[in-house]
Amino acid sequence: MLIHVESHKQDKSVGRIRQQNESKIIAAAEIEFARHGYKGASIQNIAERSGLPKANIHYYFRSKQGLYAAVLSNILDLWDEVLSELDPDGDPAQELEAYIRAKMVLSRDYPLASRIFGIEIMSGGAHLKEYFQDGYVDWFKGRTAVFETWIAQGKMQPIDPAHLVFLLWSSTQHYADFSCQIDAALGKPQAMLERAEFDTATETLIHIILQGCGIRQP
Amino acid sequence: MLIHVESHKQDKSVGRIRQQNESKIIAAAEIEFARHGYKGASIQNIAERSGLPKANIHYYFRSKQGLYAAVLSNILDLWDEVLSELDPDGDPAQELEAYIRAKMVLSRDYPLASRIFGIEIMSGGAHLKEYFQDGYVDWFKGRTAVFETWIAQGKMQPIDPAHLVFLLWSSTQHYADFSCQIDAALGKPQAMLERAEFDTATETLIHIILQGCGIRQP
DNA sequence: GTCTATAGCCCGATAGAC
DNA sequence: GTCTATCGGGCTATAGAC
Repeated sequence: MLIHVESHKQDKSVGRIRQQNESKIIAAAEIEFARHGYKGASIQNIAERSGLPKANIHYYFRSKQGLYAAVLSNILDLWDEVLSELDPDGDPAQELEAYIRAKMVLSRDYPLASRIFGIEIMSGGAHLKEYFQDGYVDWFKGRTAVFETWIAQGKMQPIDPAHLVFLLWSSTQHYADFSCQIDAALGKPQAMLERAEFDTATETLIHIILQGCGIRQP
Repeated sequence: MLIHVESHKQDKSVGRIRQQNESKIIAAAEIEFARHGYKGASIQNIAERSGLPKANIHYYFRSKQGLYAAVLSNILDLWDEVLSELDPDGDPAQELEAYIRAKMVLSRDYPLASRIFGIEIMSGGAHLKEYFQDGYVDWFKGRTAVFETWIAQGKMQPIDPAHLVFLLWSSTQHYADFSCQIDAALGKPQAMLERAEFDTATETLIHIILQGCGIRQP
């Protein structure tokens, strides 16, 4: 409403700065929330990391909760955007392989998103209560329905669809969430897994899961 | 040294109380650390939950770090104790199946341990630096060696052993770590997964992984 | 819109009476 | 060994000058 009164010039300029600052804050917040969880993260550190004064964070996002909600919302949007649904009429082998590849790319390119979500769930998911409301059961049924179709058509063995979905999630997210343990186990000097290692992981998962479901023969 | 001067009666009594209180504190700390991570947990809440005054926690454990180290150490001891190594001379199918069952029982019976460790790793594992020192690479090589033996003997397909181990870890721990998401997806009213659901999950994982490695035929 | 200054609270840790 | 009382510091959030 108020914005309508202001000139276009001001709108653009102000909007641009706002968007830039909000992005800076969100980027800094993702690092802090991924490192310390919701309660452990501090607005002070987020402010220092973003290069903005502490009070500006309260100006752009009403509160710590508001900032965290924005970060979580970004993560859910990213996943909805990137992960397309499996096509019941498609070839199971191709569909599953493409899904595993897409999830592994997400783990490689957006590890912070995966970790923030993971820590939130492990901590009890108190901030995702709404997200996990009744609609979630139906959404999940949509995820498993594809496999029931394929099983009914004899395209794969009668694997429990829900637990297959959990396996797809857990095995792929592991490479984002537990990367510091993986690095330690493989003796990588620091931080991120090499691209080649990620590719090996992807191919290994595709092999075991597809063959394990009887979709590909040995 | 000082203890030797005191009477046996005092020793026993004091030792018993100390052990009881330490157990109470550790139990309360596990709940708080699993819910808020290291930085987010507060000694105050741990004290209230344990029914002891705040200062006693500093008396029994020197500091917050000391208490957290004790909790983490308990978790690592539990896993060393329960998870026996795979026998290279044993039957791969039986050995792998037994391992998956053992890890799923741990996820079911000690979900807090799994979550505390998981949150610590996801947060960067700063408090496990020593644990992940050079010895860890060798320990991990010991884990993967069994599979290399089996592959050389033609008992299983040439699966990358390291990524197979990661799959075993991720798929089983998921049921402890992400239980609140699993409950939401399956429409369980609250908290813990039913025993029957856990059994279904275990059998599904055994089926997919063993068949996926070419250890069991379809 | 931006930023300084500060209120009010909870934190980890300790001193010291019992 | 136990527990109260308290210190110093960092926290979220806001008031108000610019």
